[in-house]
Amino acid sequence: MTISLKNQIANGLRSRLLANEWTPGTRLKELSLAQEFGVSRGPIRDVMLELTKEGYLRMLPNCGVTVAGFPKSRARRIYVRARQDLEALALREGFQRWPEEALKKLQKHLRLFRVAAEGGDLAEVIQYDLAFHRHIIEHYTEESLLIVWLPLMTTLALPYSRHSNLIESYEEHASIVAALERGELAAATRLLKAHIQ
Amino acid sequence: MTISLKNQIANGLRSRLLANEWTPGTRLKELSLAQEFGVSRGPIRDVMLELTKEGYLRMLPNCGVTVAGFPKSRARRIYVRARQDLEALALREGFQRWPEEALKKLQKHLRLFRVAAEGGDLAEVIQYDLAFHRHIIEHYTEESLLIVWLPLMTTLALPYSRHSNLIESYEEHASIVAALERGELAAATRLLKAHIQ
DNA sequence: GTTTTGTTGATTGTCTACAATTTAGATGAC
DNA sequence: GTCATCTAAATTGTAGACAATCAACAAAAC
Repeated sequence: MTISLKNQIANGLRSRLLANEWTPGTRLKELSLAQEFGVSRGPIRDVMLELTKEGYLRMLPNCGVTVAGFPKSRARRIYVRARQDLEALALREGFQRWPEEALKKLQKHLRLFRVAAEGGDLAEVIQYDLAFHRHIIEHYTEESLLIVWLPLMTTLALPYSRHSNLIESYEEHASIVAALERGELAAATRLLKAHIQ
Repeated sequence: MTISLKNQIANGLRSRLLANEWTPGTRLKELSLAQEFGVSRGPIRDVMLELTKEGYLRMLPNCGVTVAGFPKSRARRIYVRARQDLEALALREGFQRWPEEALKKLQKHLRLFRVAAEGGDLAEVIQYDLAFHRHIIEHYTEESLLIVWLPLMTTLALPYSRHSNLIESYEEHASIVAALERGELAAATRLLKAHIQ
């Protein structure tokens, strides 16, 4: 079971975009990226389209794609509440159906998170933070919340860069998992909501 | 100034998908669509990816795309509130900055809406309904709300098919515009929120 | 000196061909 | 008769080439 080429490229770029590798407005050229990843322009075009739809990039016809900024949004409050409610729903319902499976997944991501946080690698921490929350969303299998959640997450990505102390961010995630381990689902949900700001 | 080939195809498919031309689960094949639109598979792939990211289709690696259903979602409440707040924000702010321009645009869409509603064409009504709300969102130019709003709109598309009386739907939109014409922005916002359910 | 126009280079859009994978049907074993 | 395995067709994924479009610069007209 291997992860598809396209997803590998997409994950790599997402992480680098969230870590502000390029300043907003920078133009990304298909050929350059294709050469960098050692593939043809086809898969790169696919990924560009995906990341555009997720809010990372802006695409203009015949003018290529540019890196989108994360301006402080007047809609932020709306987005935060939607994300809080969505993740709370996914955690509550997903955990009631498969508690042991959900816990194992989260614990696994938490371990990776800690290693990254202790290593001090911002891009890696961002990646595992994203993966942690994404797993909560994806674990709720009754319906796909991903389609709305993904662009929400991108738009709210700014605070990642605010975490001067990566360990602090890790501990917030750890306290959520700890509450789940004690079987306190309501407390875990409350912690999760408070964590999303 | 011509609309791009890709967007033409995307718009055509969006309309047909909202009008339930295919039952959920139906597999769409790239080659068939390419022949139908008289293009190669390249542009079709782009459009498939777009519509997948907007929530119209589901895509599985190496297994093609299938038409997504609109199951009654437990997250519906969350989505409805986010859409209400987003459109209310866009209407309020957008109307304060360019009241005359905003009004002209909405009136134009309302006229098209009425013609379609009187003609009784469901697919066309859906298209203009979508365009009406999209213009509210796009008129707020300080930031793009579209990236989050678009998937929200798709996920909430179900009630469109409930409008047994298309005129009824038209009149809800008309009352919003009427309030704006009287300069009652707060009332218009309230009507808009009530309209989104 | 400013504006317009033409040309060149670079980049994206599209097409065709080929490789990899999956699906469906047929064949065989139990 | 049912299940597993294999084979062939169909479909998606990828690559490379060509066409169309855009941006920048230079040259000429006013």
